[in-house]
Amino acid sequence: MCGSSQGFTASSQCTTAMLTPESSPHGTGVVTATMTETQVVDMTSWSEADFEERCTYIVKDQPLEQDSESHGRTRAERSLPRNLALKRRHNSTEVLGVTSKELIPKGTRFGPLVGESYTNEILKTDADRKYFWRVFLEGRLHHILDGLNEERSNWMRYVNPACTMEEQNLVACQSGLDIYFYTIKALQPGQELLVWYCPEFARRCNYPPLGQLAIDSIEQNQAQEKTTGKRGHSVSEILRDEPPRSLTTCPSPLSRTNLSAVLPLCPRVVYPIQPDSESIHRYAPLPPMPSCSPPAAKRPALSRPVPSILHFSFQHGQAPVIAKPYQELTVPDRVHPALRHAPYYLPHYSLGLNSILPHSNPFYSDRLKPHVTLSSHLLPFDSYAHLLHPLANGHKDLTLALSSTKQDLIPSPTGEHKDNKDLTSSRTNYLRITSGHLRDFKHSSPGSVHADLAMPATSSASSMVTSLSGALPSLAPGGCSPPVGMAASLDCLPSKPTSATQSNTEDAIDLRKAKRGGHIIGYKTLSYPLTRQNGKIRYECNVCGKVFGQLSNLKVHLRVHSGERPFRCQTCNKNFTQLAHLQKHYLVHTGEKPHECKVCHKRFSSTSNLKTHQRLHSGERPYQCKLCPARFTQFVHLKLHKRLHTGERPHRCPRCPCAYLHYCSLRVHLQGFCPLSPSASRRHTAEELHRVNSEIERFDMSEAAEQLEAMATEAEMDKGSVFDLIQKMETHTSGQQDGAGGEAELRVCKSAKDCSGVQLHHGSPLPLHPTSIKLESSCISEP
DNA sequence: CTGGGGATGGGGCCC
DNA sequence: TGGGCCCCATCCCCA
Repeated sequence: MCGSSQGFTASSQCTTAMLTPESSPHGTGVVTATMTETQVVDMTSWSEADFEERCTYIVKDQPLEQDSESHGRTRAERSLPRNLALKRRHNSTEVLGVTSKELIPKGTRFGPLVGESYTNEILKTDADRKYFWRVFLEGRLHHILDGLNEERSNWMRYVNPACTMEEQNLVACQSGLDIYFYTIKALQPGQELLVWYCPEFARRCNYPPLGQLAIDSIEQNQAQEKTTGKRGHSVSEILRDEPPRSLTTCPSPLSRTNLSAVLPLCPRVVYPIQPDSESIHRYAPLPPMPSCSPPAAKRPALSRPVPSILHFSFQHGQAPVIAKPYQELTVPDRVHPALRHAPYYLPHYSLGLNSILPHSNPFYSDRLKPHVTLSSHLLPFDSYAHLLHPLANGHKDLTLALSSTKQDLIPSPTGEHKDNKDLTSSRTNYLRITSGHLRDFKHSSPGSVHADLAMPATSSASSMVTSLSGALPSLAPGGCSPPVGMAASLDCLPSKPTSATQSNTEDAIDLRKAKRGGHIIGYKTLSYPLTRQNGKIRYECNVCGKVFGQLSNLKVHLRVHSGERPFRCQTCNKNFTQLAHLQKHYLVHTGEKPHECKVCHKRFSSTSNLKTHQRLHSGERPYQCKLCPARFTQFVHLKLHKRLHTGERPHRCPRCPCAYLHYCSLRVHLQGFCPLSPSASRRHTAEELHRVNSEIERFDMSEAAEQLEAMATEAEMDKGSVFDLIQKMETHTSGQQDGAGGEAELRVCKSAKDCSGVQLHHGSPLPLHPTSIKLESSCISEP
């Protein structure tokens, strides 16, 4: 969406996402996008926090290399992650958009957005606002992040806006002071990245729902065309008191003034018309500000008028609109209809501030107002035109150039790149750069700094480290936004740049991010669901649902399901899932017993056995029978002991001879599993009932039943929970046959949050609470 | 039947 | 990320 050629139109109904900058002390713009798509997981309702918490793939920018090794590419181009490619105009270096080189999973985060940071004090009157992103802090505009300058921004500026909800695959979210793009769909190889704001982001900007905007825009335009034959609105109309109907639908009432707030800062809306270059780069007569004006864009395409391929009939009294003849065919399908006619997505016209200033924003109301021009606000949209153009003209052989490290990727006509594995050098450069940035931007975004720290020494293709916004404290105001008197230069670079530069861009596609101790971890191409809990990433086994705190644990665990036993004993050919197990096993052959009892000096091969043994000396007998004073040092002994207590099942089934120690077991039995119940016999075969009842009995004997009963007592276990239990049992028992030693069991989890109370656990013993004393509720005879 | 020990599996945590 | 270490739990065997 930040693509140089595209912009978001406030009315484009694209995705529901809208761009709203959240303020970040240092001028990093954060864009949040809402997802409109619903795949397996509906992310449309996700908040920015949800994205931050739940999206776990992280793709960082490619580390920036030395200027001498930039191969003529702009900083923005060089920052492109290697799993992305730039779509260029045929026979031109002009960037039209960003595409994916490979499959990029849903929930991947790109960013943060890098750009120059402006405060209202230093904003030029006629600044090109094509790539403006507003960053808010506590509901107020904090600064503007400008991606106009390709040498001061990153690749995200090239991302085009989505024009329909269907095509949207990215949402822009503000996280902390940064703007990130999250994939809400899996990106297929070659697919273009198309972004839009998330609703939350939009709300901050007082944007109406994007979809609503677009719909209204369409309707309005259609109606208008019917009545007046005129398409779109004139600028004057827009500036007048009556805001376009689409804008009036904004959740929060949009006055004519805040109408301007909506339009101008929608980055990269389809805007074919370029503003008068002469009218820009004029500083607003604001209080003396450090000149942080971005250097002239390297690519003239950014500022030069771009032939419009869109049909925009804008009228403006100031800057002449260079609207090209309407060419129906030139309008890509991906351009949302709303954008084709929406008058709001005007090119950069110099407008009175009144029309475009986000008056709702205190920052604008007083300072920017007199200097802001609509054109600049809308500039982002103009950039879209150049992207559309080639497409419209059927240029299919777009050159894809990948940003890369210095030696890494060299733009080639074929779009291929020389894959240079040596990222170390680039990394070094990156670090050097970042260190400089760190010096200059002590207040740069935490994420950036974080990224530096977390960056792995080597950037293997499959791993990368990313910074997580929020990991570090918020920057002090002005961190990136040059404080007054601060020279405008690199110092003005927002933290984003550092992030981009420092971030180790790799093939992020399958990479998974992980966080450890607040630091970001690398991520891999694993297709396991990731969640976050208390800020920590949890890796969930997609087979059994077990959750792990570390990816390595999950990977080891997966061997349980795959049956993989990569560690083989060369002596007896026994295979093990873990090397440590093999090593322990090998002691069997060597006879080594490294663990010695300090009391009797008896030696053991394992610590656990030693510990068990030591209970003999300490007298500790943690496993206590609930029905008698018997205590045991080992749980297995207690289990055997249970058998001695027969006839201790107070909860008897009125229909059949089944009896249980726990009431909850009886209830489970009675609700569908009593062999003498007509309903049960209709629903289950005798074999199934026998198996299930065996499991119920087994469960009844376990501590799990004890715990469940305790839970039921506390929470008055209702029928629903019992049904859940039954359901689980039914599902579980019907879904898998008990293998050898693989009896399904009812497992009670400590936390209902963890496993919803009770679940069948297949193949492993009941998870007993690590209580020092384990009480045996009762004993039953073995079935 | 109880009690002790061996061997193994699995997971957490740290580096 | 993977190795190493530790811990817990279980099954089995045997006295």
